[in-house]
Amino acid sequence: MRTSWADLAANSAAENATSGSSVSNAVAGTAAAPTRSTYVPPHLRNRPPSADPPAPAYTGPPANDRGGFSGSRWGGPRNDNSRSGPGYGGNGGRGGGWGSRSGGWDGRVREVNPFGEEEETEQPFSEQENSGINFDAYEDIPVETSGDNVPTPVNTFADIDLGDALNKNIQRCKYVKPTPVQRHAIPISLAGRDLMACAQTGSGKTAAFCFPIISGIMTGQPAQRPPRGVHTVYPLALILSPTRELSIQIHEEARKFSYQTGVRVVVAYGGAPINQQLRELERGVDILVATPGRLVDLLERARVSLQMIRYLALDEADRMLDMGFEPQIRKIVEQMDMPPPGARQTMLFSATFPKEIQRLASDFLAKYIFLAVGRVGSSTDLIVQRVEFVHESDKRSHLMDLLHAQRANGVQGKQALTLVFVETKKGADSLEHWLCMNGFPATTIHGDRSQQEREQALRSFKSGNTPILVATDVAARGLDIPHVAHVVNFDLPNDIDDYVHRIGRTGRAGKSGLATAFFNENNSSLARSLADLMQESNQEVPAWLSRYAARSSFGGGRNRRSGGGRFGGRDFRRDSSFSRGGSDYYGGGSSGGYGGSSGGYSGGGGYGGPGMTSAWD
DNA sequence: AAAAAAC
Repeated sequence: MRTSWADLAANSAAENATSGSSVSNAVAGTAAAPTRSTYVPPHLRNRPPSADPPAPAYTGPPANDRGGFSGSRWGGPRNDNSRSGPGYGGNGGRGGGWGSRSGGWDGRVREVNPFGEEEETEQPFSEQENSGINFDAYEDIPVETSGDNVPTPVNTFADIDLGDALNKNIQRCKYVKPTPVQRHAIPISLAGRDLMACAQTGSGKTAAFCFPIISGIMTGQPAQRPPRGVHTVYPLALILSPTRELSIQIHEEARKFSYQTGVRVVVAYGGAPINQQLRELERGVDILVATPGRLVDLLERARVSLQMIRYLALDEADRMLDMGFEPQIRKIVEQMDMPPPGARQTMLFSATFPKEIQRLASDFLAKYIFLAVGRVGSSTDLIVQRVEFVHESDKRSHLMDLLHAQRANGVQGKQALTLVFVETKKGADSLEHWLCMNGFPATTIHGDRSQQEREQALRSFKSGNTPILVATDVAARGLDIPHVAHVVNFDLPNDIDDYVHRIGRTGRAGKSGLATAFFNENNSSLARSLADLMQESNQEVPAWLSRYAARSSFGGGRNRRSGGGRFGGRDFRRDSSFSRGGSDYYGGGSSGGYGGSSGGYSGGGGYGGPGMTSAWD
């Protein structure tokens, strides 16, 4: 295989040179070759030597999604190859791509530049949050780690060897230095350790798990993907998220990070035609980003096998393991063909991590490290939280007042975006309608809308076309929408963690934001936890809310945050009630100090002191 | 009780 690599690379270079097109001059081999001469990018591995230049399998654009395929998509007898070859190219890569512009088959390996000048209604990438991360806001963020032999955090990307291709993408993303969660999580992942991480989205979480996965796939052993059903593909990494839009977003980011690395990222989610997704999968997949339902479908159809999975990442992990999702996740992780904990690397990320969920999650992990990074841009001074007492019947007019005031304030430049959360799908529709009737351009996103409508609504909101988005909790988590100036909790959620996620849609990347909540007697069960949370984040707590809180706390306050303080969670293994019996969770782990004499993470040597163990018991 | 997630 190695011998053909030079030819392939030369071929690729030649193709590249003669393509003369502005669409994309991406051929992965050229990027990776200088420093890693022995490295064969995944998409070129196991390529049948006789197969290039890859012949177009069909000559016209696809009929559309209804058709599926006629005949072989692959120029050659690929599956024959798989039996005798040094490795099955489950990850094809031989196919070409559909140029996004022309919609036509271009007949060669192409990678659309995700940073590129493709016609897009969105603003240039450089104007998005990534270039404008307010790093000052990241100073003095408390960090807590626990577990065995915690790897030393890094201070710069240069401190980590992620490889040239990845480093180039980091530059393209205009990332200057790693965020706190990245400083800690990336070395942990690169060391091969399992990880449970609490960190607000918008703090660079996606990159924190994508970088090590991409790097690991590039530098790891070439995959020997086993032969199986003709159509089965074998991703090496799986990233699960609880909503379709979040999966789409993760996919978009991961594509930027993996540009010209040869690592292929594919997304699969429900509500969209499956044929197109199958087509993408068959072109090869190293990293699969998916929502659970569609993935189960693909697994049951045997179109995807998880037996080659080396990396598993759950985004919004606490949501993924709550009552509605847990059975599906267990099915995917435990009852299909995924390698067990220890045989794969597992990373769980969320901004909130209730103890009960941590206990469930520990089934998926082996000797993991717990990492908590103080909240960035949420529940901090960066978001001004207001709570107003508004009777149910007054909510609409009160919202109107807010919107009018906002309009009067005259936000210069970019139209300020307002995200309004409601409890129900019907409520979302009716509020949207009412807003539109009253002269406020609004749209809505919720689970009763078609996927097309959902994505359209999000686009329209992001672009400022409809600067008001009425949403259910589908939009509460993870979505990175730049320029959301105001989050209105028209209906408060019942769970304080949901509140944390919702208001986290503003104040992204260290910028400031405003969150207004409409509170009334229906929300009394939330009073205590809301008051506590606001207090913790130095917000002004109205006296009437404190009175509500005092009243409702007699009931016990099931809703109270146990972690408290600066984190979305605390390692449940440190809670004595969980550690009785077997101490198999931790065998003399270390405790990274925050505010302790270890000097935080600056020295890097502050971890691993066995003396700290007793502090847990 | 609602929301989300496959067809």
